[in-house]
Amino acid sequence: MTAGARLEERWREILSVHARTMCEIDRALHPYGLGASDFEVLDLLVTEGPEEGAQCRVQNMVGRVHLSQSALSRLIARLEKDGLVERTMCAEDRRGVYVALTRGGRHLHAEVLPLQRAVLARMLGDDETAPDSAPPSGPAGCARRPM
Amino acid sequence: MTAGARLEERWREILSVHARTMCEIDRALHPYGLGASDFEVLDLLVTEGPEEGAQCRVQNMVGRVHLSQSALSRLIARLEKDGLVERTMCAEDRRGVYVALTRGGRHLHAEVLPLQRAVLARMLGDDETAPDSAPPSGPAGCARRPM
DNA sequence: ACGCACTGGTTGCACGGACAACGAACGATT
DNA sequence: AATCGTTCGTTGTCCGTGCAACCAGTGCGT
Repeated sequence: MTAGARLEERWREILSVHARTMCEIDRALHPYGLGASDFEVLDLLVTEGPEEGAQCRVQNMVGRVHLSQSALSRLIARLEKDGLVERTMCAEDRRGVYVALTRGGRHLHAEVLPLQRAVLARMLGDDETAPDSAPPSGPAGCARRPM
Repeated sequence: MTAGARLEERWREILSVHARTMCEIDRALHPYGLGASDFEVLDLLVTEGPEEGAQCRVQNMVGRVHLSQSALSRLIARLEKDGLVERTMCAEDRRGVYVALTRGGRHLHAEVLPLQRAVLARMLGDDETAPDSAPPSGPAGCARRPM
């Protein structure tokens, strides 16, 4: 048994879990007009910026989400358009941008958080119960279950 | 400590590993004109279809890669354009399509396989060595290291 | 004070992927 | 044999993402 084969196997597993879970999150959040990345950003803002003055600068967020700077920029623009966050320019560094949740954003996050957690629990919640019951329904990815 | 928080943590970890590894594979294979998905398909064809008559039908592949049917169709078209695979229609079921590696495709796969394995070993090769040395350089994702 | 290298964020562009709609072919039913 | 429902694969279309290029702004050196 090659060491490479074991790695390959682990990699396939990661790929599988990632695809399935990601897709389920997307599906669960879609009715709210959110994607997985959107939630990731919202969640970051909630957990990171409860302090008043400590508004997140885009710069700080880039390292914490799995998105390029440009993608994050557009995503924030989208969220702002939907009234979930607000962009304010910061005085100390006038090329920086502060991003803060609006009341609506915070509310929506609170609303969908349980759903995301439920998906997480369902998809990677230690499937000691039934190793091949629901989640591992085939090694497949996302596209299997039509929306 | 919430159970949800533990799940969240696991999820972040998966997200992180996935993004980093995926990106590295892309980077490693890019010089050969391949992406991670392309390799996944090539690899599937190599490991799945060494038998002569047992050519893969697209249908069978869909479940094994993390791609939608349409994406797979286009991807195969791309690979065919590059001369790595060949599409032949099968006689028993005339709406089915057989996909087979060409000699060049097999060769290219053999050529890049070590690279992919190396990335895997580097990224998720049990980082017992240094938990926060290279891979976990920040919780960041892919976009951190410009191409 | 002036330039200079650099950082922070946005935009142009192209690409890959998902969903939906489509045409072709199969299988069953009548 | 003709029809209906279903499956297989491709194609139209939209959207999110990454890279590269771009301005605005900062801090340093001289």
